Amino acid sequence: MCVSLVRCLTLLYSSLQPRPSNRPKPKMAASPASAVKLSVSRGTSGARRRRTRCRKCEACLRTECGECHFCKDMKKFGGPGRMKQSCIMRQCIAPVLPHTAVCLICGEAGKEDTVEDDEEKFNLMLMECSICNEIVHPNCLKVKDSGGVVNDELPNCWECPKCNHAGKTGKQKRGPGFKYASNLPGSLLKEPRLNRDIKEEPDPPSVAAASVTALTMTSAVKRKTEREEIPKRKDEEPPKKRPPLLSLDGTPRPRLEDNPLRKKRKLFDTNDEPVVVKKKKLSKPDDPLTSKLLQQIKTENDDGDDEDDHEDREEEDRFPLDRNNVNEKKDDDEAEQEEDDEEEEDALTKEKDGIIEDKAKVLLNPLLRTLAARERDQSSSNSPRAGPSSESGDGQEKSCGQLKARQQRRRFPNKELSKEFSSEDCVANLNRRPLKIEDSPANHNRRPLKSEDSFNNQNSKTLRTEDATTNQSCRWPLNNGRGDLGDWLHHRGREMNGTPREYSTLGFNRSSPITPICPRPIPCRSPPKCIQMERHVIRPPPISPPPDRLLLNDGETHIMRREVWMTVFSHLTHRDLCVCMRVCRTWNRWCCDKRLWKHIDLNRCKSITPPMLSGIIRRQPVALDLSWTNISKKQLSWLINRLPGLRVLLLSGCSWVAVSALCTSSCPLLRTLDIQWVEGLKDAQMRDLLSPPTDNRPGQLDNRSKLRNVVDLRLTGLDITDTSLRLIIRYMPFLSKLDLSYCNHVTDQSVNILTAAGTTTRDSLTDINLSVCNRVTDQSLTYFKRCGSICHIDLRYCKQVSKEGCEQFIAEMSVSVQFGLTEEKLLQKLS
DNA sequence: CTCAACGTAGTG
DNA sequence: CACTACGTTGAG
Ligand SMILES: [Zn+2]
Ligand SMILES: [Zn+2]
Ligand SMILES: [Zn+2]
Ligand SMILES: [Zn+2]
Repeated sequence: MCVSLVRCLTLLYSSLQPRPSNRPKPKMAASPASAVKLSVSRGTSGARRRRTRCRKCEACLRTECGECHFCKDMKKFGGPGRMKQSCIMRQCIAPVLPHTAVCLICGEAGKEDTVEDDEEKFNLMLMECSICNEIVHPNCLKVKDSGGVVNDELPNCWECPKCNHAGKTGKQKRGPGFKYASNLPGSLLKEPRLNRDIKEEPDPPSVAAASVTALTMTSAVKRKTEREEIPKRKDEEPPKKRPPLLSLDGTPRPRLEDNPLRKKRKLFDTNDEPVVVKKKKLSKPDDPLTSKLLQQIKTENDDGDDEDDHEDREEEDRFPLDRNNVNEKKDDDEAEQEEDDEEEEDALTKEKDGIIEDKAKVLLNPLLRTLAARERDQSSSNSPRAGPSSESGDGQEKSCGQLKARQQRRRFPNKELSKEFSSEDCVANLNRRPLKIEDSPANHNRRPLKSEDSFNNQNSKTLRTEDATTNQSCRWPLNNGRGDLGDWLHHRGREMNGTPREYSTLGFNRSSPITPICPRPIPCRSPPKCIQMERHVIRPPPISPPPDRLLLNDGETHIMRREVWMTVFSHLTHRDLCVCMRVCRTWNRWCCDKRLWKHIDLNRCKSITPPMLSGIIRRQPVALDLSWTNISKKQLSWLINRLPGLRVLLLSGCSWVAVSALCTSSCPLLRTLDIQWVEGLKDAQMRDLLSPPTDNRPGQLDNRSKLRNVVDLRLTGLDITDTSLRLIIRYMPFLSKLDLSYCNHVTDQSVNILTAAGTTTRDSLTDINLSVCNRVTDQSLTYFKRCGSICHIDLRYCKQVSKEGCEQFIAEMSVSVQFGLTEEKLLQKLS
């Protein structure tokens, strides 16, 4: 109290002080009144300590991007320095209590480092109540009664037993340490409500409480009900069976929100939905969700809650941040860290525990059992860490008890999710889309669209079966993003089986002009709602290095070292990797290796959920295929801003609204951009996309486009004219591959522009695709003779291009370079 | 002390 | 509600 009083006084005092009159604007941020308010609001419980960056997470370790909204404001980047906000790319994922924080009761700092046992650690660490703001050692609380509800979203954050009992929701207050979307630059969040696309998501009700996230107890009645239900289900059936959770919600509609991740992250949830689980209750048996913490941390008694706890475990992840740190500090229990990954994976694969296991066995029989057994043990012990992945449950699952837990966990949230993910939907989507043309690099040339679709369909169907059995999606909700990815992968997984097809997808999707007349593909925009991603917190990957060897039950380590395993894993499809991730913590950890996820393919994934997004972020892919998805602008902005290393981005068939995220978010290393068949993308939009940021600030003249490093640009099916081509030439000096197939406005003049003297494209162009461009004639071929590096000219299905013209081109070029006709009107340089 | 940036008052 | 601005806290 004293402290708070002092603070109030301080505030008052300061507010009364005359202000420096520097500010350009007379606005007063803090008026005396406001100061008072502040103190009052905090009054009951004392002021909340401001959190500070952890300095360890991926975000904290980054350098300032220099391009985001806040960076631009910084003086060092030429801005006025008024906003004083952290670079968006560096927004800490796990803000910690200040080092100076001490226990309100004993006055001492956190002492978790002094013990090894997780439970002990928990009792000795400082926990900040998101409701009353008090910071205490759980051990110092007299009443250990019911225990508090741990918020895994934030390190050292819970709802203390007092508040918990009092039934306070704490909703009103925003949880500590979280920035709301409002803190982010508008560009990130805004979605222009333009046309059609917009609707993607009904705005979610504000999520008022970030802090709430998990509350088990929270006031929300809904949640409670849900919870109750959930537990039952869990108990009753193994995850698989559950029918789509939808029923539970009562809301049949598939919301994005539903995604598995949700549990943990309320952030995303917009609606009231019962996100329930973010937090883990420590000791309440009631909650089905009770988080892992209980088990792991078990501050109090695990006993009663076991079942619930298990479910909750998934949550471990959330908590994880702290845990991880702890672990790191320690020796690192391999297992714990691994959990994170596992969790994610779980999300992907969870549901099917049984199935998964089987699969895993199939894949790797020999080792599994032992390993699995072993790891389970390990994992169980570790629990308290806060893993980056929220899915938490996975790791724990390993142990026997955990297994149960998994099953239980899975259930709840997912209902909706399951639907969304259901393969059915996917299939439906696929069918709708007429054209998609992705070819594998090999196909480069074109392959009939249909084939792919059918392919996908098949896959999805297969998947479906699984789902039906397992209801994966349902469970997943809890999982972290990875889980999401997993789900999606599972669905379409079959596709990949065995083959690295993904790569192909990413590789070149050159559209194939199979049917010259093809109508523009209809993008399938699913109705999904977006989620408020801003609030989504992504847990950083475990800091400690992954274990080098598998620990066997007998205490020995497996002969194969990690790198050897990695070689094996590198031959698996993403789907199978997700399966493997469920085997044990170690595998979980290994399978999440970035090297295995350089390319993430969500092509045609019906709905992109927040969990998926976070799963993507965690894997930091180099290539990302979001073609034909209904991703929203907000989501894409969020992603791009967190994928600084992204080099390949495929957005075919997405809406312009979504694609416009590229106008505001920078993707410095982007080399390949696929925006084929983007509805509404015309010259004006191309201008927005290519034009350098209009920077009003003096001194920061940057005439370079954000897309200046693009080498491979795919514009199939866009209604763009020479106006856009001029911009492309101007702003993409390294452009090597350009796909303008199905661009009806492209003419010989366009080619003339592209190959004109003085343009960089003239010499940088190696591949040009003008197939099905009916206005292009033999004249264009003469222009191409000016290109110094041209290797591949695709003029197939160009009605006005003659075979003779091509032959003449070959003849004339033969002096310097040998060209051949790979196919009719398809000129290829012969090496 | 300086620098970063948290969290919210205030604005439109 | 989205967004700006800024006092103030926290790290070093
Ligand atoms: Zn920045
Ligand atoms: Zn951090
Ligand atoms: Zn204490
Ligand atoms: Zn409290």
